[in-house]
Amino acid sequence: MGRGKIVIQRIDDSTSRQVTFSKRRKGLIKKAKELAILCDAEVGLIIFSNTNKLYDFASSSMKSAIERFNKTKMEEQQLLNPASEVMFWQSEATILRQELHSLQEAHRRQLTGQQLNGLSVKELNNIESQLEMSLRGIRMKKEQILTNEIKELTRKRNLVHHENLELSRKVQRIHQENVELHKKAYAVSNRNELGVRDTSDESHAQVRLQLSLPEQSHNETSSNS
Amino acid sequence: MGRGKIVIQRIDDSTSRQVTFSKRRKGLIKKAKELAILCDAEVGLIIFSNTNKLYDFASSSMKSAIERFNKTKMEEQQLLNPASEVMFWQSEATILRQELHSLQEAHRRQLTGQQLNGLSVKELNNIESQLEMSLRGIRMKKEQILTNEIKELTRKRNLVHHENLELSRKVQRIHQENVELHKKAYAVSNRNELGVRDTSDESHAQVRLQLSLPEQSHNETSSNS
DNA sequence: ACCTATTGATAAAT
DNA sequence: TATTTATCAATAGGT
Repeated sequence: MGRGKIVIQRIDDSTSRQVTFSKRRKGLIKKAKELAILCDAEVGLIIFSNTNKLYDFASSSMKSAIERFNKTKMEEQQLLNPASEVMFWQSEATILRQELHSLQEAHRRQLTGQQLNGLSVKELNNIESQLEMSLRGIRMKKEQILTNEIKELTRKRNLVHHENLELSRKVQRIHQENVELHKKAYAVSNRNELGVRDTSDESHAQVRLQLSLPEQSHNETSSNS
Repeated sequence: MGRGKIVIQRIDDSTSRQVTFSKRRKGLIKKAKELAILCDAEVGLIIFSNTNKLYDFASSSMKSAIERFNKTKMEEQQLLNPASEVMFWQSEATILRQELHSLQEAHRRQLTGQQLNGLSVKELNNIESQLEMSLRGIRMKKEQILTNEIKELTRKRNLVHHENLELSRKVQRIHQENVELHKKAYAVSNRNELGVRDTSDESHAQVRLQLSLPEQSHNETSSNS
């Protein structure tokens, strides 16, 4: 249909190619429309020129056409090869995941400096709670270790405290002996005119003060490591 | 182009419609092919008959055409309405996430009873590491609290230990006084025939034994809380 | 972008 | 569904 016949092969002349593209593209889209209307068909047509410009037509919507196409193709695939069904789903999931990832990346880049809005947080929470289950094991282990450390330290602290009390008792006991010896020494020195300094009151007071400290060690005071 | 002109509207007669569909579909696909070859264009054509049968043509592959279409449309959207860009990406992400989720669900159902294969774990790890970043804040806070508790307990333990040492020194000091008083008392009793029991060796040994305990409290022994 | 000779597509009949 | 054929539509090449 034209002044002369043409062979169907790439048109070398750039200008001719462009002209032919315009004419035929228009014709193709017109015929696609006509087919959709005349025959009650769903048609989707995508055309990219060699200059990367997009022209498209869809009788309902391209989204609908593509989804229906994918659905149909999937079903075909399923019927064709049910054994490799899993592999098919895997590859589909991988593709979707990649798209999802790039979308999230782009989104994140766009949100730079902006606060994370409620929707994103909500969506993340869903995945987060799923993953938290996985992470819980590790966290529990970690916490258990730390808790054990605390327990152990508490135990040692109590041990030391106990020793402290024992020593305090010993101090008292020795002090008691001291006092009694002192009395004897005093009685003897009185009889023999010997001058002995009485330190019992002072040392007794100091011991009582020290004994009370271990019980008060929960309070904040100066520290030494 | 035919024995008579026709108006472009749905063909009521089912048979005619089917016939026309066959002819025009063939013609449309032929012209799509020609356009792709002549003009070096990427063409994708999807046709669903009113009986839900799929016919399609793609110069390279439908996958390629659809992806290129989506990419181009996204870019157009971006240029068209940069203000609602974020919302666009969000809705796209939501759609993909839903698709991804349903795919994963289907996949999981198919894998019921089978072990989670390496790929799934690997894929989960990617998301997991992303979420770990979010969770890290909480975990760090928690650990910090526990660490502070440990530190505090350590501090108190040292405090008690220190007091313990102080008491030990006091025991020694008092013991020293005790010994000296004892010597005096002994000297006096010798001179005055008084019987005084000498307990210095025994008490001295006990004090030295108790003093060594605080330093050894790291070893595992019985506990009391 | 328009023109138009010519080819290609297809409606209707078989 | 395929073939035929008369007719119309699309378009190649020129302006």
